[in-house]
Amino acid sequence: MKKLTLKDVAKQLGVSTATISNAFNRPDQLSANKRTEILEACKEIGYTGPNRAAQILRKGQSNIVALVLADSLDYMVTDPVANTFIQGVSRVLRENQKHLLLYAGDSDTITDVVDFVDGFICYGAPRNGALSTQLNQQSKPVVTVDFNLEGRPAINIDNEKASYEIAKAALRPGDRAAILGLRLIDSPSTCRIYDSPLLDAESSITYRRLDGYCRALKEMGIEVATDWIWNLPENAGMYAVQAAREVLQSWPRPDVILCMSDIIALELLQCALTMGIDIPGELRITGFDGIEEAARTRPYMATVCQSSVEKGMEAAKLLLSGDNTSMSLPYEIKLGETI
Amino acid sequence: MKKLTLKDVAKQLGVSTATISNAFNRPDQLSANKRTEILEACKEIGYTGPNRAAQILRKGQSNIVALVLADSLDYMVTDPVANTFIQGVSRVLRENQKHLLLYAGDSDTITDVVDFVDGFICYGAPRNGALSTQLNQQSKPVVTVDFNLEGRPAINIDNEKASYEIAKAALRPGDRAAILGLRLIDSPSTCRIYDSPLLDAESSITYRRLDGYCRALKEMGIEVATDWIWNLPENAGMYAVQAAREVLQSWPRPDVILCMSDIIALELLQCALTMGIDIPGELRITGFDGIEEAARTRPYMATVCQSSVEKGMEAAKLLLSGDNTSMSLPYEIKLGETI
DNA sequence: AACAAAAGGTTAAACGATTTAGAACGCTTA
DNA sequence: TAAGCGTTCTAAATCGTTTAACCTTTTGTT
Repeated sequence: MKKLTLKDVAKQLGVSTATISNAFNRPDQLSANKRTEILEACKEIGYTGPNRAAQILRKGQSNIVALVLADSLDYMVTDPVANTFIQGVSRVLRENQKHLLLYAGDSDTITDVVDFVDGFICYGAPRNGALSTQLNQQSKPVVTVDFNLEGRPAINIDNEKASYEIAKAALRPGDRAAILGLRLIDSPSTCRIYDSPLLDAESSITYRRLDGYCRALKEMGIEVATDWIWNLPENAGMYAVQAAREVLQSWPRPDVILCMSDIIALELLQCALTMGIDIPGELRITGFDGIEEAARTRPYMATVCQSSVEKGMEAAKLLLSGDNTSMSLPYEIKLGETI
Repeated sequence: MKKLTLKDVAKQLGVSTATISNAFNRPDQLSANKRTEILEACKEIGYTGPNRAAQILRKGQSNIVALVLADSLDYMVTDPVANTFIQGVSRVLRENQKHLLLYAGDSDTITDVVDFVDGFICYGAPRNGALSTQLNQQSKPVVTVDFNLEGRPAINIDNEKASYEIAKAALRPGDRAAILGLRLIDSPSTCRIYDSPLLDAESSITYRRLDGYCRALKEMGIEVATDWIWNLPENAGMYAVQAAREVLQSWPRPDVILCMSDIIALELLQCALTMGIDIPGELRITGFDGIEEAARTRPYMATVCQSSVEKGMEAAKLLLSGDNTSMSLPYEIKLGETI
């Protein structure tokens, strides 16, 4: 009871394998009659169509798109931002009969998939730096989101501008300000930056956000000291709690804390409220992303809203179109009640 | 500048293609010397290893596992239970150098992937019923989670028993009880069941939960009327809100509401609190799943805790082991403050 | 010394399709 | 009649590996 192959079918129907193949793939290459005749015969004898594995080899096309997520999948899948992004990607891929391979950005290499996937969507700078290089050196299409890879199309919002704007809205003259940042330096735990060397400052969106904050701070005449900048290795509650405690216990306490994500801002808010700090009276907080939960807190969070679903959809569309032009998506500053 | 093939390399090194192949795949088939010599030469001339697409065809193995999620990916990815499940799966797959293909359970067919994936993990009964049949008819390994497919190994908790226990803990003699159920009948929107025909009652876990509730209700001498059972088409907040409003506005109001998921229970709680109903004084609520958020509410939710991560990990392990034995995982009844 | 077994390699046939070049056919046109 | 053309189909090369079967040489055993 072996599986039928094109050859078997051809023999049974008394035609060449090419004709069967054409019946399935290139209707213009044979008469309509013959085609329906063949397809019906196939259905009858239980041949469901050309073997995909063989097609992949021969055609050099698999209809599989790899979605490279910045961190380990363990972290990413629970992050609501990444989550809705995946949603957007999957929607467009499905509409186009493509498949989605989830790939961890902390993997060692892409050589084990590059031969068979049709392209890559890369969400955030891969934690394993070598991956970026490899992605860029191979020839299949790549679309990057929330970071840049030389010569490859990118989907982004204007992070510098957005950060500048939200910071500007939150700051008052004479403020002490702190920043809770994300992936700015290479450290496995939450800590202040001080003089640590910066991590791929060119391509990272968190650096664009830092740039925006700093521009606003400078304009307000507020000094930016690196010991007032914290760094979180991942966008996860666990690290955020730690950072929140530290910054809130530091003395003198800042008047404003700019957070590079809502996840961070929410934990900070929670922590501050528990400590009995009045928001925004004694402390102002800003987030980033506009996740749903940020709209449900009391007081509700000041943040930069961006549509992750749309990002995902646009990324997928861009990859499938084969276009090479980057794209800047709109965002919205939501003043909220925390500033 | 074409890509190097095994043949090219063989010619350049003056050995047969088989030897190169063996150097990469079967170290025991050639001397250690020759092997390192070959591998080094490969690195030098830039051959990164056998082409994966060709391997897939030839070996009939791709290292890709399809994760079939019950619903459209759009819904699933945001559900925290599904989410952590994916996390568990991905963790084990990565440890074993396997890849994860995300597949929507409302897809039309699996013929477009069955030829190249190594197996399927099926999470929940596919929304498109034909998929189950197709999955069962093909010969690659399948592991089911939270539903059953004849002859295939399944990973589950004892849903009937767990539901019985939590219901038993929540009920008092003489109670009026309502049930907010999930995917019991085929309806696109939230509604009561009445006499609607049941949906694949055999394989669905939500039927096991219903069985458990009913057993507890009967033991307490409480009548179970189908117009006190609501059905939600998906485990999503949107539908839950609707059901919550309806059931809370019905008269006489139930004393206990048994919810088949925490998502439902949380929306119900929220809704009840907004209406000024005292929990658990005027109304008792139970959930199911034990998602993190259920532990953070005030009062915190009575629910059945099960570890989705573990489910995912076990499912992946089971698939990779090739074993054919089903598995029942532990759960824990958490009494909470809502009963 | 004779022979069996192991070690190290090679050859060539799969794996299951796609696709180019061209054959066979029927028809029109000069 | 021969040439020209469009249609429909076939033969054969190709995609890049893996692996069963086979052939030498070396090693081990008695």
